[in-house]
Formats: sequence, C-alpha cells, structure tokens
Amino acid sequence: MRECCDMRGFLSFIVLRLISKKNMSGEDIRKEMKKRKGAKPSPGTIYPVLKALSESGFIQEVKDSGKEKKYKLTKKGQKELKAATRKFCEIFYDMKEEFGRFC
Amino acid sequence: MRECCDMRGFLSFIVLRLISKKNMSGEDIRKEMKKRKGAKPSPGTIYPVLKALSESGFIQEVKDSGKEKKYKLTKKGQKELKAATRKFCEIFYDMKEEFGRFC
DNA sequence: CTACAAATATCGTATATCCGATATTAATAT
DNA sequence: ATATTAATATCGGATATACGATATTTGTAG
Repeated sequence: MRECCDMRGFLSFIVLRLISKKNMSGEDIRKEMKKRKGAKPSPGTIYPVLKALSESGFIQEVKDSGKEKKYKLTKKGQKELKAATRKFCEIFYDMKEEFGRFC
Repeated sequence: MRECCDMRGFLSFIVLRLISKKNMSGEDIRKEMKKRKGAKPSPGTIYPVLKALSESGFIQEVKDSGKEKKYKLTKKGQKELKAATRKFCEIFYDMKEEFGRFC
C-alpha cells in the first residue's frame, strides 16, 4: 500500500532521479552511486530494481550502441517521480539547514 | 553491513531527527508523522524502531509524568545522527532545487 | 568465427521496514 | 479498588533493500 511512512522505495526514488537527469544504464548508475557514496551497489542490488521499475512502466529501454542497456523515464515515470519528490519534501522539509551545513 | 547504498535505515534516521529536536514519545512521533504525511505509522511500525534505537544506545528513556515514555538522544545518538545526516546529504546533494520548488 | 570482457540477469540469503491485530501496561476516573 | 482508556509492546506476514556468487548475454578483438 505504501500509504504512510514507507521508506522502502528510496532506492527506486534515487534511480528514478538519476535517470530523469540523463539516460542511464545499470553500470552508469552504479558508477554515479560510487561517486556519491564511495561504494558501488552490487549488481544483485541494482538490476532487480531496474527490472521492477521497467515492469511498472516507469522507465523504458532506449536503443543505444554498445553493450549497455540505457533507460529513460516514461511519462508515467515522470509523474511518479514528481509525486515521490513531493512526499520526500513533506518528510524532510526541515532539512534545509542541514543541506547548508553538510552539503 | 550497510556499507553502500542501504536505504533501510531511513525510518530510524527520521525518528532520530525528530527526537534530536525535542524529547518525544512513540505517540508524539506518530502525531508528527501524521502532520507531515497525513497518516500515522502503525504502532507495529514505530515501537520496534524505538526499541531497536534504544538497544543500540542511540536514544534513552526520560522520566516523565503521564503514561507516555519520552525519549532523548544520547551522546552516541548525536554522533550517529550527524554521520547519517552527512550520508544523506551525499546522496541527495542535488535536491536543493527541488526543495525550493516543492517545499 | 571464436575468445574475451563487460554488462546484465538471476539466485539464495539476510535484514529493515511496514501493516493490522492482539496483548499488555499504566495513569486516571468513578 | 475497579473500570476505562491511552500508550506501549509483540506477533505474524509481506515487501524492499542489500550482498555475493553464478550464469547469461552481447559487443569487440583476434
């Protein structure tokens, strides 16, 4: 249901955010996470997420040269991301100060 | 290990943040979540988190009149919150714009 | 065409959220 | 003292992260 406080969609949220900025493959995402966090998520983490997001119709494969499989956001995915962002901000509306201090 | 991208500590993160601002009981936290999200987390969600946080030494019961059991952050909890905030900002450093638009 | 390597896919396992339901505790009202 | 009620605690069950290991696909080099 994910009605109330379910924080379990955060990895999907992050992936959606990344893909929304630039078409990305699983490897692209893993590299970006490494840049941000210092460690790559394991393949067993990222590919199932991509699959689920794809099956939900939020992302879509893009034809591309090379062996990578790039994804782009669908219309549905854009709506989902917007809704998720709103929720995120409702929970963390008071993070602004910390963003100033830590980021 | 929660080394890389484990987003599964977010509820604890939120609870730690709330308690850091004001000593709070489980009910206080549920009410605050309702204010932010429109729905209360179920008791089965919040009390186990409080218990785990307490057993980890991050929060501590405070004597209080009334039937509520208020918690405060411990020194260890303060350190944990600071570290968690830093991690949070590393992942979401590019949320500033959205914070402007949505919050 | 074949070998290689990179990217992707899948599997088994573990833990952290989550919920609803039920039980317990404890302050208060009668 | 007992009943009421709010707060807390616990339980069973579900799903979303996570990992490491293994398998499969696919582009490229030879």
